[in-house]
Amino acid sequence: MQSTAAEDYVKAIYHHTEWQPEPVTPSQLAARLGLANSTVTEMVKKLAAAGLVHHRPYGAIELTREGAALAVRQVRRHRVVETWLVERHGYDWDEVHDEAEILEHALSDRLLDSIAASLGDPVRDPHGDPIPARDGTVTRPDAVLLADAQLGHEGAVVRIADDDPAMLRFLAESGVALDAALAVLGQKPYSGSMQVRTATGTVDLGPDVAQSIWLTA
Amino acid sequence: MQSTAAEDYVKAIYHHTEWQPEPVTPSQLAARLGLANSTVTEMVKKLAAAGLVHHRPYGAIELTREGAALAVRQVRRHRVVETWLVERHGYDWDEVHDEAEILEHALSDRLLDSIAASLGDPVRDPHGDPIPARDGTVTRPDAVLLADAQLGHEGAVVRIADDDPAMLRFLAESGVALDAALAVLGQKPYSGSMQVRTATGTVDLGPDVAQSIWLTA
DNA sequence: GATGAGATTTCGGCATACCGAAATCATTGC
DNA sequence: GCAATGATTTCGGTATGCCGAAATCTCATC
Ligand SMILES: [Mn+2]
Ligand SMILES: [Mn+2]
Ligand SMILES: [Mn+2]
Ligand SMILES: [Mn+2]
Repeated sequence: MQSTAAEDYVKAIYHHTEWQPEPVTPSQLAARLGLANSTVTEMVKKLAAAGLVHHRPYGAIELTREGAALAVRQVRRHRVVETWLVERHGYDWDEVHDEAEILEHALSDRLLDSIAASLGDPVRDPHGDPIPARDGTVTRPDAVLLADAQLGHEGAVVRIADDDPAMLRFLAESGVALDAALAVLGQKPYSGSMQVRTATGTVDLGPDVAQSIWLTA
Repeated sequence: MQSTAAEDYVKAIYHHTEWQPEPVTPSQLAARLGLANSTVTEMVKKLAAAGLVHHRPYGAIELTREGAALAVRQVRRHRVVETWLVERHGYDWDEVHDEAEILEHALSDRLLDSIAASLGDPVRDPHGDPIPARDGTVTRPDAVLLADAQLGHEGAVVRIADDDPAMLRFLAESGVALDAALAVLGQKPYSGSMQVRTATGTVDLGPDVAQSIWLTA
């Protein structure tokens, strides 16, 4: 069991617990992978048989040690490719995901490591996500979710969730980029939206966006 | 019909007529692709239904205009990738084939063209095979097969068939590389092997090898 | 402790791409 | 002309990964 499908499943499972640790359900996986629930149930059964996940029927889905290792390897590949596309081929940060999603399955370890080395073995991708090292080590920066930040909090952007290309384009235009300095000016109580100061002005960010940006503590 | 399987089939069909024009049979395709004859028959039927090949039962297999265009595109991708691996990632010319065979299906046109541009839009791959241009134009150099060369013929190596990695390694060690100057010293009548002078000495090359090397006229 | 809503799983089915064995065809030698 | 040979095709079958509909389970609520 080492198919591209298996690689994508363990990556999706890993993704779910990367920034906030909660167990994944089949329907969440199905939504993320764009598949029917029944498909996920069946595949999870196969992954369990292959020793990549723990799963009792109706229970949570969790990676085994082996599954986590495969996921980390795959996350490394994905993020190295994204970084390479931006750094060397002029892609914008909202354009890299789909290409990386395919390429991550097609590169040998040798080639991937050569690409990573040519980039100076980067430790984070264009969205601020940590790139696992060759040996599987992951160093996650301390970060505060913008939605949870205190009023008056000032910090640099450490990470932006890369799920929504349109949001990434909007943020780039609004002066919110990796390492940009932000300050939390205010929260509108019942709207859930936040007023934020950037280098160039102030923006109102809705709750979805506030759930997608992490700042230094 | 645009699967990686279809891409490999049209490429294999194209390959057969690239350096000497003879029609392909299902068994030859099966041998080259490492598949059963029956598999090839079935797939050729599907390719014909998709308009990529002409084929009457028991007849020859030929690419349609559309099939040839797909094949040329695929050949370009394969050879650009091979060149990139050698030029930028330290692969030897006998190591690139398998990696390119997979990668050729996973790169977008945008990325492939960016890679080609970063290499200066090369016109030949590490084995001397012509790299089709973005628009499908192919420029094949004039060349004489070593096996057909006159006694006393002198020329530079223009192309070496890349099918056999072991042979490529042997040739590299024998001083036969792209652009190396060779002279045909003699032919041993009934053995079919040829005596050839390289920059560093003389070598005896068997009939298989003599069928794999092309020289300037 | 029963009930019902919502999630999960099971089940029958489909598409692609492969295989080996059996049937069929084309051609060559007689 | 006819048979035998070797290539080609047909046929039944497999593996993977997907789907929708139906059955089943869990858990919160009463
Ligand atoms: Mn993927
Ligand atoms: Mn990313
Ligand atoms: Mn291929
Ligand atoms: Mn080549």
